Amino acid sequence: MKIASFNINGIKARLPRLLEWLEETRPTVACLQEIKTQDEGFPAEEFAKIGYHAICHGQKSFNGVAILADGVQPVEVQRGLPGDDADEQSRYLEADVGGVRICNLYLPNGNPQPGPKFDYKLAWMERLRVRLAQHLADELPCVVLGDFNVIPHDSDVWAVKAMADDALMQPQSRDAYMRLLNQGWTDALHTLNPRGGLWTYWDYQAGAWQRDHGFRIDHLLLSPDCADRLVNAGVDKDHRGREKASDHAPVWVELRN
DNA sequence: ATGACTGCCTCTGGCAGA
Repeated sequence: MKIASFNINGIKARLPRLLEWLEETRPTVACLQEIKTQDEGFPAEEFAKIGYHAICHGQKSFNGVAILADGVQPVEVQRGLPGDDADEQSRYLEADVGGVRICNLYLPNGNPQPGPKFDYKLAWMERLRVRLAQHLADELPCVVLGDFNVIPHDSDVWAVKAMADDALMQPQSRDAYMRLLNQGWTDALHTLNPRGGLWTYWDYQAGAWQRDHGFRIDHLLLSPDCADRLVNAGVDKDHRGREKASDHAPVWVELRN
């Protein structure tokens, strides 16, 4: 099965490109981030027309995540990240599909840092660590994927200097990401491409795409069971270069059935 | 170089993104 993640930066603006990507690459499961719409505005019928069933955790204007599955209904397990009742941002959705627990996340950006947004990011990562520790303890076959808004290594960014003050690569952000991995998760893209230089995001500004000024912030983490089934992982880079593209490219992992 | 673009809702300019 092929499990993919795509930060689409607005489902209304991106719908034609998104449907095109689904039909061309046909992932078994597709996790979306930054749908930027409420549940009422989610175009479930458009996905149904091409054979995808969906669940959605939306929010007006900002954030918002969804899980699509080819030919089956994703069984919703958790809507919103537990651990803070005051948190109203729609950034987490968890479902079972085909015997695999799918944890779709849109981790807070955290800029500017230092400040309350960075504090929120770090607190959110700690809540995530608690949630995912339980899944490992339960030995769930599990894939945790989405826009992590963390550049894990210096080799994951086109220019370290250009991003040095950014929340995406602060030591605290990286430490929190590594604490997560050290629980026992496998970073699929890093494992298959340890030298780095593989980007998943290119800014709209300053000709970043044309100059290949990108970085890797969209990640696919595999539980030990799923890591044993890892066949391949990659980035659908060409989709970033199309008309009216998202600023992220889709990422995917293929697991043996 | 305090630059650059895009999407959203709409106080069509201000905010957010990364």
